[in-house]
Amino acid sequence: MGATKRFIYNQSINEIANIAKVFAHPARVAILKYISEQEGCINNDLVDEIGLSQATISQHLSVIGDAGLLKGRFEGKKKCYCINIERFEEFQILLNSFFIKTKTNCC
Amino acid sequence: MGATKRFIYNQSINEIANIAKVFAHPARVAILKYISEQEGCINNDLVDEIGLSQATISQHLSVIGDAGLLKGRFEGKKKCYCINIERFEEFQILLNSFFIKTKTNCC
DNA sequence: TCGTAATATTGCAATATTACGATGATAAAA
DNA sequence: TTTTATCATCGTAATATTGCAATATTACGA
Repeated sequence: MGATKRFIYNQSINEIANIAKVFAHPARVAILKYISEQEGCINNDLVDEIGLSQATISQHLSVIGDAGLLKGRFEGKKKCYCINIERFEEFQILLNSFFIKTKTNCC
Repeated sequence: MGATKRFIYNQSINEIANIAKVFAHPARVAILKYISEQEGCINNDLVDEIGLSQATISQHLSVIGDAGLLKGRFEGKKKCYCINIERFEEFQILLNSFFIKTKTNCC
């Protein structure tokens, strides 16, 4: 009890939910917004900008990264993040098709 | 500690996160999909269809409903749900603009 | 090699979410 | 009136998420 029963849903439904989950925390939305506005980006900027601890920002970054939305490369000791546009667009399209399909079928 | 610090983000960021949260559970995605495919809908159909308990389905329905995505009316003892298309489209547009804005600013 | 800055990881406490049984309310059917 | 069906709510257990301090790791410059 308590855990999401992923196995009872089909793959495309789980996919939508997983995508949505990335955007379901304001810190992650703020991080994506901020990264998109910069030329690359470093963690410490985000700490100052957003106001969460470095550990917490790093954690959120890894959630975004695990979803495939980040390209990160080290420039010296700083890490420059960049949004993986291909993946980001994939998310956009998948979500949007869900909306369109749902609307079309609707009463 | 532990709770999301909503107050440190601006309104539009929280709005995106709140919208995403509705779709961030596969049961809610499945419910929306199913409702959209029916002429109205009742809870027990969803219980059979999805395979969660009636209480759990009802809980998810209220999350979707609190977000403003449902129009529900009773027909006798059955409750007929319908998606609130206006609100649903609003969500679609808000999410999509977030994607577009983020992409545009991106490196 | 040492010191330091940037980032990642770990461990833990606080809080939120998910799921379900039990209970209650309501309305049709018997 | 009693029964049955539908749905919401409450209480609670299991699990997940969030956030941070402490600690590691990594990479650079002196």
